[in-house]
Amino acid sequence: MAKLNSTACTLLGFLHDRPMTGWDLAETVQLTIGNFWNMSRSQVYRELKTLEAGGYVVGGDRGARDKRHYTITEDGRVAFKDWISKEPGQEIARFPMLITVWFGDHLDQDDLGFSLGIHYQRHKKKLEFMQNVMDETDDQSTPAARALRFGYFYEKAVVDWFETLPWFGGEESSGDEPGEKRPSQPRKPSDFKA
Amino acid sequence: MAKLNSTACTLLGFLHDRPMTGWDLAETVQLTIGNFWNMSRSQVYRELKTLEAGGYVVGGDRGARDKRHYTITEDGRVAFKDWISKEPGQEIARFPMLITVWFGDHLDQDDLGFSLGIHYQRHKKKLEFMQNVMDETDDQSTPAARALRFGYFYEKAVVDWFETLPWFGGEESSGDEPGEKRPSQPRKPSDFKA
DNA sequence: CTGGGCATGTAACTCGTTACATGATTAG
DNA sequence: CTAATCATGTAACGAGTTACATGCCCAG
Repeated sequence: MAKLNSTACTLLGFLHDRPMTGWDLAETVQLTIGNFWNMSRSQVYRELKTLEAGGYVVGGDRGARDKRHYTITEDGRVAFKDWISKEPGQEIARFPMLITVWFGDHLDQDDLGFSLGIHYQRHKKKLEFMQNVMDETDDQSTPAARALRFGYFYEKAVVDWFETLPWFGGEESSGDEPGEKRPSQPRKPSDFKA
Repeated sequence: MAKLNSTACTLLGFLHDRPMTGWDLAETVQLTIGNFWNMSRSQVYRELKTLEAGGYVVGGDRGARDKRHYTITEDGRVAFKDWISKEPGQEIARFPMLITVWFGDHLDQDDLGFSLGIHYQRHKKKLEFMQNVMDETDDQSTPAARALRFGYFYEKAVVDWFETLPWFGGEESSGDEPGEKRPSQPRKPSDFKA
C-alpha cells in the first residue's frame, strides 16, 4: 500500500461522486478547485496508476482512445477519509507578477505598467466571473459554495491591490508618478484574453 | 549557457544587492517575497550551482562550514534583466485548507471547525503583522512596498473570508448551523503558534 | 571544555511540467 | 471524405521536498 500524496487523495475525493476517466478528473478539478489547487493533467494520469496499483481504485475496460473509467474502492474511501481528516498544511503559492513588481526598479516604468495592466484586466474579468458564480449560488452554506466564495474574496483583494498602484489610480499622495501621466491603456485589445 | 528557471533568476535579482551565501539567500527570500514566492533552501543551493556553472555568478572561497559567498557577474545581470523583462506567468497555488472545506461533508463539523480555527488564528496573526509592516513603511511607492502591500490585501481577504464561515460568525441567514452553537475556541493554546 | 542547537551544504527521491503520440469526432 | 480539432494517454525531464551529514558557536 503505497503512501498517497495529496494529489492522489484529491482525486479519490472526486471519485466519490462517480467513476471518471483521467480526462474527466482533470477537467473537473480545473473547473472546481482549480483556483486554489493546481494540478496538471499528466499528474492525474500518474496518480491514477498509483491508485490502481494500491487498490484504491479499479480501472474499467479500455474504450475508444484507450480511455478508462476509474471507480473508487472501499479501500479508497478509507484512505480518503484518513487523509481528509488530517490537519491541512500551509498554502504554497508562486505569483510571478509580484516578482515583477518587486524587481520593478529594473524595468522601464511604462513597460511595467503595460505588463501589469494585462494582469489587472485578467483579474477584473475573473472577479466578475466569481461574483456571478456567487450570485447564482442559492445555498451559500455548502462546502463547495464556501470554497468558491474564497475565490471571490481572493480576486477582490487582487483587484483592490491593483488599484493601489499608481498605474491604476493609486498612491496619489506620492510625489513620484510613473512615466506616463495617464493610466496606461491596453496597446492592443487582443492582449486581453482572460 | 543552460537555460535558467525562475527560481535561479530570482536569486540573481537578490544578488544585485550584495554577495550572499545560499543560506543568506534562502533567508532573505523567505523574509521578503516568501509570502507569494515559495522557495526551499535546497533549491537555492542547486540553482546556485547551475548559476555558477553557467557563469552567471562566481562563488568565493569556502569559509567555515564550507560556506561561500556568491557574486553576480555581468552575464548574470544581463540574464536577469532578460528574464525580468518578460511577461510574468499566471499564479499557481495550493491551499490545502480549502480542500478541507471543499470536502467538508466528509468530516465531523466540529472537527472541521476546530481545524479551520487554527488557520483562522494563524491568518489573523499574519494580517496583524502585515498591517504593521505597512504602517511602518514610510514610502509606499517603492517596488518592495507595493509587493508587500499585496500581502496585506491577501491576508485581509483570507480573514474576511473566514468570517463568512458559520464557525466564525458568518452565514447567519442559513438554517443549518454547525454542530456547536458557540464559535469553536482553541482547545489548547499551543495549537496556535503562528 | 563540552553538549546542544544553529548554519551550511549535499544527495536522493517525489512531484509537477513539457512534449509528444494517436485515435475519435466534427466542420467544411 | 479529408482536414482540423478534441480527447486520451504516455514518457522524459526538470523542479521541489525530505532526509541527512557535519562543522561551528555559544550557554552552562
